[in-house]
Amino acid sequence: MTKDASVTNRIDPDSLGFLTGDLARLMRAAFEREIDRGAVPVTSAEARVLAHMARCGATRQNKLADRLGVAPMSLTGFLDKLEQAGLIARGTDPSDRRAKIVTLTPAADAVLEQIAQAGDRARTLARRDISDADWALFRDVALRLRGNLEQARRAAVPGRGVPA
Amino acid sequence: MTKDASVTNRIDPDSLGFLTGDLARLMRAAFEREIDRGAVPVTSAEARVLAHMARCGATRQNKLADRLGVAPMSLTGFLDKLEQAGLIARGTDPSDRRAKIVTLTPAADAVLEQIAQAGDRARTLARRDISDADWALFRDVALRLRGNLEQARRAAVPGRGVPA
DNA sequence: GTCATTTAGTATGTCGGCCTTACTATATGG
DNA sequence: CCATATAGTAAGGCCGACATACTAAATGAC
Repeated sequence: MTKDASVTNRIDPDSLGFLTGDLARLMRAAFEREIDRGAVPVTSAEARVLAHMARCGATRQNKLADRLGVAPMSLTGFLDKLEQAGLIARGTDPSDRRAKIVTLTPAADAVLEQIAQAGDRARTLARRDISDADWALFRDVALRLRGNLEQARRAAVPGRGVPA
Repeated sequence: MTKDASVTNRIDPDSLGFLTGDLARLMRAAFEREIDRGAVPVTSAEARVLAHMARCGATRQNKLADRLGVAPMSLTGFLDKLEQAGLIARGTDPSDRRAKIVTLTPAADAVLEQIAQAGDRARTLARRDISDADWALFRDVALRLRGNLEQARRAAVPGRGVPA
């Protein structure tokens, strides 16, 4: 077997890194097609912000950024647009005047329902011919992979644990 | 139960769309940390192009773009950089002077090995405490999800199947 | 009480990953 | 022969992220 053959056989275009990238890119495209069809006025990342806010209620921005795993500035950009669309509101934190509390507005209810429906349709496309049992195990492993990767990310961030 | 409670309980920040986005974002970050550590001279998307080329050998650009699921112009950008880095070469297709055949250069061997090693390390972080059996089923379901989504994408592209 | 240090949020600039439109050169088929 | 389609690309743009540096506010050691 030549060296060339051994090198090219070793790399796997379906390894975890590439496979998760494919899944995300294709799921996002499917979701965006459904968002367009339903005229939902948010992007997929903005939808994710709203989904997390719906789950955790009124929250400080820094906590929400941490929960989403993005830099505070990234969240600020998303919130600017969502505030402009009338879907969230920012208020001051009486216990710390630097901090801001973000909340969903009543207008967000309808959009959240649209997002949920778009997600349902995209997931239905993806899940075709996959049993409930396989699906449950897939989700379980995916959640554990995410947890492991989230831990690795926190360990890699400067200023955490051992001083930089 | 109030209406507000029912709406916010319905949306799931861990539904497939958001979950795959999280996995991709975190895997990409882990892979990029390993690429940086190993001084690998490519981005994650460029690595993916090389991985697919390694698998399918000398190929026309339009076929490679199709295999990667990106627009021809997107692939052109990646190939420009890889060519500039000396990792791929473009040649003419004698059977069609419009078409170009892309091949890996000998210099790509070492980079492919580095990419494979970076991917191994990232995957090891992610897989911690996940059994071989669970892993195998996860991969199987992920590949099927990708296949389903790829089919849905092809069906949605204008000019395919039923005329637009 | 003072002040060095830290933190919350943001302005600005940048990068990577993609896309669309429009173009030239070439191929195809009626 | 020529209308139509295709391969690859130039140009411009969008989205999702980040880093640095800044202001305002909080904290804690002394």
